[in-house]
Amino acid sequence: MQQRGGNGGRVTIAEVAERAGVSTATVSRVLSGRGQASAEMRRRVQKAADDLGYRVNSIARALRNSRTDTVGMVVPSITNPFFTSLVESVEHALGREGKELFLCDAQSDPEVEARRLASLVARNVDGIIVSPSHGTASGPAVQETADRLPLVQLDRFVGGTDTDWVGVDDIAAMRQVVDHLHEGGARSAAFVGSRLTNSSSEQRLEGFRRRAADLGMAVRDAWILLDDYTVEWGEAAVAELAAGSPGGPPDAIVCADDLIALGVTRACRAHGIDVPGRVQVTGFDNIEFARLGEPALTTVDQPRDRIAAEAVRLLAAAAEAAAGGDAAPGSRAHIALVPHLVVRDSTRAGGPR
Amino acid sequence: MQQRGGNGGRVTIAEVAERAGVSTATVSRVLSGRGQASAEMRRRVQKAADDLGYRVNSIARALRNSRTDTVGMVVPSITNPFFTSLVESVEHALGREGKELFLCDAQSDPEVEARRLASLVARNVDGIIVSPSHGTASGPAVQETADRLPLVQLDRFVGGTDTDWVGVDDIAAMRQVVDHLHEGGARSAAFVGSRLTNSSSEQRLEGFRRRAADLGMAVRDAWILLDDYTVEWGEAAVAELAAGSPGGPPDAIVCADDLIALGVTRACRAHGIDVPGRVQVTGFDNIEFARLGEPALTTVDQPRDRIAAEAVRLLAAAAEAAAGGDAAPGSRAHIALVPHLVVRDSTRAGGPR
DNA sequence: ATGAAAGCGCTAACAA
DNA sequence: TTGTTAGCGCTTTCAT
Repeated sequence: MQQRGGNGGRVTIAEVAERAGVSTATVSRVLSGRGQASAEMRRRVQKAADDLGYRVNSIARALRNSRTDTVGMVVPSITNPFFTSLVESVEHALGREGKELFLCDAQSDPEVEARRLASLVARNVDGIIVSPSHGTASGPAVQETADRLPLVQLDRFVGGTDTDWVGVDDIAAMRQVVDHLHEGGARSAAFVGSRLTNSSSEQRLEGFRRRAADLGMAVRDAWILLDDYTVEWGEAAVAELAAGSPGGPPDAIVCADDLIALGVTRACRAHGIDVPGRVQVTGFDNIEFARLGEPALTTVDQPRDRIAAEAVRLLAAAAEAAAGGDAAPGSRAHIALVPHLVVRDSTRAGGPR
Repeated sequence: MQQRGGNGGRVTIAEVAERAGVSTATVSRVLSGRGQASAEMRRRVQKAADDLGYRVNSIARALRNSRTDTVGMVVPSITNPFFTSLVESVEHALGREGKELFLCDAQSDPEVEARRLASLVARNVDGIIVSPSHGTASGPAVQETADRLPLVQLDRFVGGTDTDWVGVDDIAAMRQVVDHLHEGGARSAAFVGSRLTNSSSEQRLEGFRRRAADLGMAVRDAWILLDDYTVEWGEAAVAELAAGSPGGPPDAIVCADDLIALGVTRACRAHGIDVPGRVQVTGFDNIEFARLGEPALTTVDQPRDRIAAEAVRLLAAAAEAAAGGDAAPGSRAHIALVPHLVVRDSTRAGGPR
């Protein structure tokens, strides 16, 4: 119908103004609900806008306001169920503030990640939530972005950066895991994780080692297996473990995430290793599929909603500080929430039977 | 450092121009790579930009160009692995065109979906890819959006709309499924799907019914169970099936997606029903977890990359047509790709044994 | 209460 | 080749 400019025929505020016989200023005031306007004006403007099918052009609005009401989020992989559920939580938390989410997938590649971050900056998002792909390589891009915009790191934390962070206390979590396994009778244990390229992995291994040592559990070097956060790696690790353990496998296999644990339990089944009878297995994250494993996985539940809420809160605070003209970066917050253990069937709850 | 306006201290093209001692037009030409500029100019401008840490403000650029190089995508649920992998495919296809993806989750709710679509329009995305949440309720919002922007429906199709569509031929897919089960010895079958609120569900049931009838397989009304695309529903359905089948369960259970099938196989295990010995089970989509079922699922593999590529192609074509000033909507394309069966362990390949 | 007008940062005619 | 300038659609002083 309305054909104008290179605009694809979109109705502008000027057209609404003309039809209503008022100025563009009045239309803006009425439609954005700011400022005063008589009831009569409101009615007329509203009608004209409805008749024309007017929709605000948020690009123009963003340029004028230098605010987009949009938060960018970058995750290592959108196909990892843990991150998708985290995204969901963040989206809900943002929705409560009337903000929207611009989601980017970094494909677990720091270079792609850097491009995504740059693009989010160019788009003037109000803030950025990022779960860095790599424990060191992600550093420069993350820091550079944080220098320009409010930014909070989620779940994982990159070395060499100075930004807000929200995640779980991996050390405390692993302590619960190892204690539980020990109660279930485990006196030796293996750890299957990802290469130490991100903080989660490092911290979880560290927490595992520390508590296992405390309890005097046997942990051989050959039982620390690091590669990838994938089901395939979990499966392969069991083969390595079986091959590399002359005296038989350890009593327990602690996995750095649920995908790995799912692979581990699957391979155990294939190798005829009874879980939890012969070997106890634990995961981490409590993704939806964790309960679907055979047996259902004992794992660590991450308080996603809480993590998301805290992140959004920090972002809002940072935005406010920036708007207040605080050139100096305020102090940073590192918020570690303590997750809880979800006991299912892949461990021997309540001691040996 | 640079503090200016309400801009958060971002460097503008004017500042770069000043530092380089040239006009803003020259800076624009150099940095966007369009138009001519001497080597000397390019050097000077580039240096000034680098020194200042200039980054283009894509909001301003978008307002000027009325193009954002961004495509919006709306999926029913970001936690459904099928959609996330579809998103990944779309992102890759878009990346090849230098475009980015703005992803929205409709939470399987047509109202949320309508809001997302409106927001994408407001943001001036160049086009929209949507997998509608509901077979009828999604109609008005989708059509209204399609009237304003290039839009293609993916996977699912809403009744009462006139837009491009790319997906799979569900009828042909189901034919393959039923044939395979029949070869495996099945003479009766149940169907577990979602309430008939979307085209996939409808089509798949229709395809199932038709082929089962062709082959003379028994299909009782009590064996058509419709609720949700969830694992939980798959589990519940088995209980209903067991309770409601005096003469014993059917020889096969055809599921409308892999999540349901995963629930079904799990419940069968719990009920001591051997799969595929007593009952054969099939899924649909071939999500990553399909092979992790116990037994691994026979399912229908959707050609995601192909679907994504076609969608992006259609969008580009529509954008071009729109730019060419074609006010009249061109003819619509409905592209149905034929998926192929992936045979794993939940069915009896090659006839009864 | 309403309107006129400036300007957010960028690009593309058009001039020089 | 380079510069001047208008203007994308919106919001917001500042007058009236």
